[in-house]
Amino acid sequence: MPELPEVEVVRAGLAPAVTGATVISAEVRDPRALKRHLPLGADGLPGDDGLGGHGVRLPFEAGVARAADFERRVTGLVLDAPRRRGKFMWIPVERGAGDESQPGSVPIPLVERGARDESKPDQLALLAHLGMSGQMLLRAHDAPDDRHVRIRLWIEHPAHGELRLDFADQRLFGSLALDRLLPAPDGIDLIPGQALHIARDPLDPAFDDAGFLLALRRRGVGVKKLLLDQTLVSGVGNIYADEALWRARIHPETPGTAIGPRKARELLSALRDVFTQALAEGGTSFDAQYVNVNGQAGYFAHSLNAYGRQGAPCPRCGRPIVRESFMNRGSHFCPKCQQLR
DNA sequence: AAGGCTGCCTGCTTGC
DNA sequence: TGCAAGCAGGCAGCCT
Repeated sequence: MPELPEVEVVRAGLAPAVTGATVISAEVRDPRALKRHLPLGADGLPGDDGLGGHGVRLPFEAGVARAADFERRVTGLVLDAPRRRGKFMWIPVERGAGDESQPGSVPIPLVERGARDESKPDQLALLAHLGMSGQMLLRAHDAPDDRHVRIRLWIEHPAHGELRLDFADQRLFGSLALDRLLPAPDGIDLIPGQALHIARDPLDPAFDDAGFLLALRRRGVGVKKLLLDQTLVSGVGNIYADEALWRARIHPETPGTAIGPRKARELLSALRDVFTQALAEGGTSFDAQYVNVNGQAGYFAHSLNAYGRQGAPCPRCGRPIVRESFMNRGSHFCPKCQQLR
């Protein structure tokens, strides 16, 4: 399942092929992959149709409207270099020449609602979240179909020619969207509105170590839960949370308040190590769920010490790794090395 | 306010 | 063999 290393591998893989490319046409095969896409309202401003958000089934008519809106507004856009925050990835876009001449096109809104500089056009981005099983696949324009392709973009790159950018997603927890870029809370850069609440990741040079350690040690809930909280630190999912906790020898249910400053720093360092190593090995693939933009698996699954290894010996002490149900998911840890005190 | 719970979804695995 | 239930889990919105 895509966490920081996997999303970063995909982002880096997309960069050379999409940067500078123009979207020739778009084809939404399943509007459920547009969960995060908010179509333009009757006033011509991006609004909320009040339908089909997270955890809500998208009504048929709303799906048709969203698909049409997305296809129309994405066509003609010129793609910039892909970026990432946590598990969110986006491609800033610009309107291509001649876009306005499209028959029947409604102008893309140029201003943000409220107190913004109304003379300055809004910057938009093609936002992607891979969810559990999302994939961004770069294919030759005439390549055979992959399974579960939900949205297809035909793009034309000045150097690489015509390509297909296919968003495939078996379980539909992921989605694409056209979103607006807004100043991040710390003012350092522009990020999509839907990712404004996402913290920086531990590999981000601007990550606030002190702030994170303070927040971690102030909260009474279990430390694994805190690691999974994307507003504290981003990019961590179930796999890397278990792996970082194993490396730092911390029981997943240890309250944040029970972690000393040294142990907390050790955990952050473990998180960075596991992310860095996984990134170098191309991410974690168990089955066909996670692949890079060429459909290839990563190798980090072979380097896992705790996740998915219940019953197998702990690489440190030899005691069998246990798996406990926690927050509707599995928690894997060594009962000897990671004791709850 | 912080924390807990729910639903979104498909395909594979397990159980009867 | 066939069907049903269970499981995998990120995220946002709701509730307490």
